[in-house]
Amino acid sequence: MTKKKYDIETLFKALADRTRLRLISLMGDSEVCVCFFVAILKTSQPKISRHLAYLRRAGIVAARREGKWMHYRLTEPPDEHASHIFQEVRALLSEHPEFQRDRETLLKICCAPQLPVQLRRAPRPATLAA
Amino acid sequence: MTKKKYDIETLFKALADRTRLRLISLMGDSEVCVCFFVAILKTSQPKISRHLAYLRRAGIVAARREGKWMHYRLTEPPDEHASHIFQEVRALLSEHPEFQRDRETLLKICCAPQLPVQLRRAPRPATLAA
DNA sequence: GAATCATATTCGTCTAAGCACATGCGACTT
DNA sequence: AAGTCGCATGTGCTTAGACGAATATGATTC
Repeated sequence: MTKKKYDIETLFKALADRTRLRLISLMGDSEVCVCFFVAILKTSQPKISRHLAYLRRAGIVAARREGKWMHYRLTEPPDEHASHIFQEVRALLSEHPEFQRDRETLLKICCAPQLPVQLRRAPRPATLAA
Repeated sequence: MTKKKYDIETLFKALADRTRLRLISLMGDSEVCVCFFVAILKTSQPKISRHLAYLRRAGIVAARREGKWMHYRLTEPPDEHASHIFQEVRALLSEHPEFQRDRETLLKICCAPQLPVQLRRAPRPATLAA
């Protein structure tokens, strides 16, 4: 069901930032906890948080709370055309070397026998943890 | 041949503006003269000109001079992934109602027996004129 | 209930970029 | 060569948004 007014422009604005593209790429496979973003992108937590908020306002991510932790995942934008483009973008990010590296880092971190000190008790990404 | 550094980010920045999306949509089929953009989008000539310059810097349009007139056309961005996305965007714009209207206006104007006063001697878009 | 942890938000600053208005430039016309 | 036409660019103003640093919030733990 295509919802109310959603401008493709909104989607492209959301995609027009490298940090946000990296976040999107990391969420490709699964729901990811904020603390992983911070660890992998090696940037400040407020910065990550703001960009996630931006993506949420743009209607392409959703959040779920689990105790102190917040998990973010990709969602379909509420417009048929935007949704199609977004699918393409996700596919391309997954092939793009620059973003692949982040995903490999994510895999390496959360599939390791034990998480690094920072992330002692952090909940691992959903699909990857299984 | 994929050229030097081209960031997908650059492409998305170029797409993150409604006026630019409308311009891209109008160039979908053919090379279009600046004066048509001005007539169809009903906005100031400097504004159009600036957005075209932006698109040129982003590597997705090229210009050709013909006497006093400038013709703009879409080009493939110099990156494989960006190019693919751009194709998708073009396809979607061509289906999107908001942008279809502009294209219909373009058709109506330049296929009419004679051009409006403003555009007396303007060269009609390439493919459409044939 | 106080401390702590994970995340969100506020504040101040800086830069990119949008716009309207005016002007500049190159090419044609006469 | 002077004027005009089509387009580009400079100026000044305004706003969105990116950032770091500090602080607030909400949930857990002790």
